[in-house]
Amino acid sequence: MATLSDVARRAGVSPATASRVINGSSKPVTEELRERVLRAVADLQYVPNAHAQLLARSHRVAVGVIVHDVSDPYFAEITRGLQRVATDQGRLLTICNSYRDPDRELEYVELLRGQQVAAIILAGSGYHDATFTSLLNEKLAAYEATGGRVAVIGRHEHSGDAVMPDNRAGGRLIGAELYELGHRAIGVVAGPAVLTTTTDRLTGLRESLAAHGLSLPAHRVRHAEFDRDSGVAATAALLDADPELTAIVALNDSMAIGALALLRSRSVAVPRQVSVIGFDDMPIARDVTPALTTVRLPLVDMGARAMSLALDPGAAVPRVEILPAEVVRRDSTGPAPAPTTRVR
Amino acid sequence: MATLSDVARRAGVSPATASRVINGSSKPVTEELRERVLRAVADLQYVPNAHAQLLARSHRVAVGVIVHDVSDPYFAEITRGLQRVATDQGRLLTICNSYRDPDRELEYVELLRGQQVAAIILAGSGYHDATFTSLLNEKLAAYEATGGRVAVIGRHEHSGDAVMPDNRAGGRLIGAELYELGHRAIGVVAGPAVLTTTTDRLTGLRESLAAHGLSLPAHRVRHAEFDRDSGVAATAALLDADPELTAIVALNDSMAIGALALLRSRSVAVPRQVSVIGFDDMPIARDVTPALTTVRLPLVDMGARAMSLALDPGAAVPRVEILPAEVVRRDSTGPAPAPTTRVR
DNA sequence: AAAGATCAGGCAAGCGCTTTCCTGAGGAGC
DNA sequence: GCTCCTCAGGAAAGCGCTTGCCTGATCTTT
Repeated sequence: MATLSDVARRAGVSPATASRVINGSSKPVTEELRERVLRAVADLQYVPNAHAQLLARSHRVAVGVIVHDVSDPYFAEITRGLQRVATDQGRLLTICNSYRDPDRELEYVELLRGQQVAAIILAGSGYHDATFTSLLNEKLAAYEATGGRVAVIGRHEHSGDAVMPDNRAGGRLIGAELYELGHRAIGVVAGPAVLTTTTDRLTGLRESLAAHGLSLPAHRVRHAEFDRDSGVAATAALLDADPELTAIVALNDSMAIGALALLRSRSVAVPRQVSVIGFDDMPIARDVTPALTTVRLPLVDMGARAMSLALDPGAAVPRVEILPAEVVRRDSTGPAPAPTTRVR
Repeated sequence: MATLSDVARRAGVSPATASRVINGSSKPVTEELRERVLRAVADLQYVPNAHAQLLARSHRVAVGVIVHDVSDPYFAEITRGLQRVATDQGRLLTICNSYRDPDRELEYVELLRGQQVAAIILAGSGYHDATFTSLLNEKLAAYEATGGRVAVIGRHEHSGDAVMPDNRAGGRLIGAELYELGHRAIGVVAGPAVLTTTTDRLTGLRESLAAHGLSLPAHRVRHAEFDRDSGVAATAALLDADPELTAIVALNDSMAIGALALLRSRSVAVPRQVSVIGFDDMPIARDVTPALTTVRLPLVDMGARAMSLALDPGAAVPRVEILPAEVVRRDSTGPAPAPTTRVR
């Protein structure tokens, strides 16, 4: 690999001069030398060693983000927002997939710290796990102590800049919506109980049902992974245990799509017999049949804001931006059926 | 940020010794010193500077991949395969989104070179663009000359290790399938004409139609971006110009989903009036309605193999693995309608 | 008991680059 | 014609780490 000194030698100048023309330093260099250096760079196909540069300037430029899984549309959208702002500001984004493994999350914080990133963004859900949380906070604190910036998306115990989708309000919207449509027997296909995202959404839902005197018994809530196939299984279990249900709430769209698939396979008409409502409004939601009613979260915007917070020199007090959720009505929800038309 | 010397000083040893215990060097260190160092590491929350390490050892460990867009399910799947093998081998994966911009692709090659990656994987489609191609090859050659490994997915002019989905055979399968079903008036919703993926699939389709004496006139092929909304627009244009069509071939699933959406909005029954067939078999294909008939490509496997090739010390001759395509029959295709039931 | 072997630990060079500070040459001013 | 200033270019230190080589101490051998 050609080095700076190779370039300098070939151009007949010192490495200092070569460095200056290559990086467009403010220090003036004669046109002639400049050209000789540029020619040498081209001849040698020289590319600066990024690590050496990073070491020499002590000025961190990259930013790291830890997500559960970028190929999950939820995170794909958030990442798009992060990426946009990062690129605008000439920052490199390193993406780490934790695959919902808390240990891996911790490892990645260290890794990013070692990479000398300027900021770390935590985009996944928080965990209900005190040991993990305190370990994470310790590591983040150590990072922040050395001037690193941290921003989180969603509820984490970390006290600092944060972007918070209003999951709880979203849950409430779902409850209100279904109540209005006359649903009284509601089943919930929930994500892992250990995630704050799950519990927040569930809490909101419970609140609004309670406001109407309805309760949500534990057997009508099934926890599973936040993916399509788990949605299928959980919906099946729910329906088998409780054929009276007239509405299924899935706590994310992937699971809702699973619910739709299961209902179709059992020839249950949606929304005539059972209504289905999702959460997140990922792009595909409008293309399934029936098109999915869901709660929209401004995912791209959440990413963009988190990155802005992370790159903005920290304010004295933590900044918390709460982003609203809203119902998007499509075709998978309808009035609760009259008793005679109920499933079975 | 705490440095190695800080740790060494606190432990009362030389940096050399500290380095040795931290990295588990083969050189023996007394138990007592080892413990002192480890304690200092913990006290200081020391994390080695990855860039300094990389500079000191000259041993590259990261791998870079350039894709069009990870949030596109096609690349998400491929990336999953890449990631799996990379992780198994203890490699870090840097993902770069070119967003189908050739210039950005070139930049990323340089960037990855500067990052000292051990290998570069090109996962996007090739371009029909001689200038770009030769520029790219030049850059890749320069990289390979310094010991870097390169593997490509799909057809590129690069002569080296490659994983090739059999796009052309896939195109032929589509032609055969539709012909069997009696379709004679076929429209194609194609991707950008500049991508080899598009032209290969189209070539295969043309071949099999030609084998049955059918031709595919230019006005029945609409080129657009490889995404859902472009699929909507292209399908609309196709149908407006040619209401006789009984089948729509979309050259990827995103566009096929767009086609389905448009047909639904026009109340055209699929597959009774018009059949739709896609390409790629992304996960969502089975969940749209009607479930999408498509050509399956082993995406995850393609990624895994490409990474294996890239990490395997190069063979003397380029290795090319061709992965087969296969038709997945679902509900969006059916027999061509009798003339009377045709659209309009 | 003396000489050689063995071994833990430290010294220092060097990875490729940036940047401060210095030098020497040319130009301006008297 | 001499001094002083200006300015382009180079020398060298240093970013944080690894590792080959050397040293001094302890152990083995006859």
